[in-house]
Amino acid sequence: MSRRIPASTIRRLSHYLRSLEDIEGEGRETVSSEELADRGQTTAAQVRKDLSHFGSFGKRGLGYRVDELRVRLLEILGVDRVWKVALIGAGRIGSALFEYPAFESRGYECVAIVDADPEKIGAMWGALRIRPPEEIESLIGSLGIELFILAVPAQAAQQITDRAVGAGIKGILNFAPIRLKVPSHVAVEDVNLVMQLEALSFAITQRG
Amino acid sequence: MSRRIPASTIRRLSHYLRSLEDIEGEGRETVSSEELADRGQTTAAQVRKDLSHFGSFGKRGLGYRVDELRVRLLEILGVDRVWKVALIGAGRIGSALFEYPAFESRGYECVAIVDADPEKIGAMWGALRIRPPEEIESLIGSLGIELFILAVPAQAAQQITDRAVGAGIKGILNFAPIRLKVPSHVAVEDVNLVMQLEALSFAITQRG
DNA sequence: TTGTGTGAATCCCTTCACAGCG
DNA sequence: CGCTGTGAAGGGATTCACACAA
Repeated sequence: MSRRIPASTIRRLSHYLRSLEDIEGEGRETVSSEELADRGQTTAAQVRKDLSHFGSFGKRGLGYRVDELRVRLLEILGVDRVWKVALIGAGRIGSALFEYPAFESRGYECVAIVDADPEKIGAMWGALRIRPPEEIESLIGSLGIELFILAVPAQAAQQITDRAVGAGIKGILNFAPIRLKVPSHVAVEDVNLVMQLEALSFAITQRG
Repeated sequence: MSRRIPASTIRRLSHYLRSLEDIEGEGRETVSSEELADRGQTTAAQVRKDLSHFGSFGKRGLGYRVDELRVRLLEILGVDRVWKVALIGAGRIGSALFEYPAFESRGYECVAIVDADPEKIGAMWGALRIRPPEEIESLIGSLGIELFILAVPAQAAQQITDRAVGAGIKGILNFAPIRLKVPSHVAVEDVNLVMQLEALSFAITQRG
């Protein structure tokens, strides 16, 4: 249970979890580090090392029990429970995310939608009414919101973040193309599609 | 122009480019590695090391000329020209991406939209008509498409990828939650929002 | 004097190799 | 015998520190 787990390890743990779900769907009961590695574009030693940071779940000579390891990974990643999420920004990105089925399948539940556009405030998305930004603090407090999905223009992002942090938000999935300033106890993940496109054009350009 | 540039360096180069655009907007003419570092959550030594892989653009005692370095970064990242992009999948994600202004600002031009849904085929999005999947090869050939934005269900993704690769596609921005199999000369970037949410819940869970 | 460019040192992640348990 | 768990080795990225150019 040591601290300081690198981000690359966490990404791999997510992969292992998805692989385990596939394997379980195939009716298998055990799996080796080697098979997990094959499905995740890594090595057997890496799988064992990754898991060893959190305990020893395998049986020597046998491998890992699929259901057992899956449950442990859910716990480790913190997705063995429901996370209350607010969607900030009811534009096109927000709309796409709102209906993204993968979120709910991992226990991320959208309980509030906020937008600054007077024409959108009050409209219903499914069972949720779009709220104005002034209500951010009260929504976080009354609904127990821990995560923000921030899909607003760059110039509004920091201000909203400051208010969310003040109201006790714990993590932000940030779609705005700026680096949010937050205290160290708040987690931020940036989604930056332009950067990923640039990684593609770089890779293609470099090899001629 | 050495080979083997790590992905982390490329991400930082993208940051530097955005910072330079901001700085240029402020009317500044030169910038130091230290200021670039402050804006990008890294260190001055890292900035200099990153840039040194591609040449020496700075002046000792003075710093970097903003416009000069910006142009060099555009070249390095391969965004000093227009990239023809096809959007595969006209669902919610596709719709959000289609209107995402940041793409065009970096020279990524969507020249084709493809969807398998008979109800969508033939519909117009802006000036583009939605095409059926059968036309993938001919669209790539006739329009000079180099990049795919792949926003289709997981079970369709590999098959479409195989056909695109056969028709000469060079890079894929993949939203499907599977690991695409492609030959080594094709670049793939995965967008995986569930994984990023899991990184958030992990970070929050681990610090109690 | 200032701030780059870069070898050297350091740090951290990955891989190796094998002891040891089932 | 098979496969995990792990200390040790290896490799690659970051940081340091300073020579040197403007």
